[in-house]
Amino acid sequence: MESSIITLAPSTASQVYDWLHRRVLRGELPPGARLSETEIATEIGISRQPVREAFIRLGSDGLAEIRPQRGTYISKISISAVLSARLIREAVEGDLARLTASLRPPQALGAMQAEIDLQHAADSAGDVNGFIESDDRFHRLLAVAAGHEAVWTDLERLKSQMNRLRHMSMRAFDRARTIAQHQQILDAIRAGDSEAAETAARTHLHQMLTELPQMVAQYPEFFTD
Amino acid sequence: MESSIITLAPSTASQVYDWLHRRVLRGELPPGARLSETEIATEIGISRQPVREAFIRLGSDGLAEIRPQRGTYISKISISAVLSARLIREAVEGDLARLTASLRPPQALGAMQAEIDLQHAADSAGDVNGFIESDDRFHRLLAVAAGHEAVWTDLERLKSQMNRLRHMSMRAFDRARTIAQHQQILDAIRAGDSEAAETAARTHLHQMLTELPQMVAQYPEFFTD
DNA sequence: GGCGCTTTACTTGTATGGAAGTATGGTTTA
DNA sequence: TAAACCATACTTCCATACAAGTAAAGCGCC
Repeated sequence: MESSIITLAPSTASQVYDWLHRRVLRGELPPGARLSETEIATEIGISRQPVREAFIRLGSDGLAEIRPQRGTYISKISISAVLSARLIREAVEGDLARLTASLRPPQALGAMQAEIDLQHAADSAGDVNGFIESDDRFHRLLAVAAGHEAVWTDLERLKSQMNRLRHMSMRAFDRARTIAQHQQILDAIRAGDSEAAETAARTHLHQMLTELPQMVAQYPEFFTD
Repeated sequence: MESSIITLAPSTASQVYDWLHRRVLRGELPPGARLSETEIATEIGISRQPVREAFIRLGSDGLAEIRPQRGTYISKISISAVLSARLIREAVEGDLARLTASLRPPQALGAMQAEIDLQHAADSAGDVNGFIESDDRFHRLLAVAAGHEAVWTDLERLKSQMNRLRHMSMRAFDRARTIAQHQQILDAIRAGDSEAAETAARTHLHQMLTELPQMVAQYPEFFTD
């Protein structure tokens, strides 16, 4: 709110946290992987304390599990947590789509269309990371368009569990279907059809996890519950 | 999942965190209050390190704000965050009520009625803390009854912002209204009326914040946004 | 009187040493 | 052979010292 002018150098602990957080969400650190304070500390040439504090923050996010005197491990993907995230996002984003269809703010809708165009490009280029990042922005814009940008802050926490999964399962077919569904949502909103917008949003979020059973079967050691 | 048999003594840092967390939610540590690592550490006779780690976890919860080299403060209540929490809970618990009305699991519904009875008792006794705790359990039971207990884990984070507010504003009138609305929700579920159950749940959650403007006017220094 | 520098007393951030607990592999013992 | 014991090498946890930055009070100067 106030100090957006000056940018102070982020602390060592924050940098380590950001680094680990990004690697976990991208699947570079797979579920079950072991982390070591001393190992990471010596690797990047700092003391154990900042690394330890980064672990604590990862633990609060539910992305790491600290077992006292035993070790720290990347959390496995909780199936029930993923399903809960889906249920919550279906309910909330369904409401947001309905709201947006009755408001139809021109600027936000244009930004959403721009993201869909970006998704076409990222899909053709095979840029999975870029695609998922644009996907995130699209859903965030839905909250903005509904006049509840702050809602996205809370949904983002839920997305992290789902994103780990999507980095594993995102294939060409899914990307094409995702883009088509995004367009469906936006078209319904543009038409001012609240009912259709809610249904499209709910359908989209529900089908996002159709591959979950296959992923569990293929990589059982990455999941729990 | 596995080690529920043996209970290991919680670490010093966890105990400090639990203590602070509880005090913040109850309003004993008001928004804007200043925290000091050294002060708390010497007060309870430990070193700064565990206290510091408790601060970090409070920061992840959004309940404290750590300003580097300046100090740590209890977060003010973000109005937009509270409104977001309400929107999310309306959408999600509306769906949960609808689901429960179609399932009608007898055991869970009995437990919900028992909580309502407890709320009557706590109300008569003027036990505000006990009332709010029973209120929490009632809403948690709604998730359990719908077969999605894990959803409550996520909703609990959102509740913390709202609970700080409720500890400030909870008066006799609100408690009576709350109990009546809980009963409405449960009755609609028992009747198997999904539509009425969803409406009752949404109405209840929406009206939970009717006193927000008054609270902001009365204690402006506790709020932000 | 009022502006500006300096000192001083704070704050959190990082490094390091040791304490306590855990797991593993080798050794001893029956 | 097999089971119990023990040494050892880990892990996270806590305490302590110091570093780096902030803020405010005090003092000198104009």
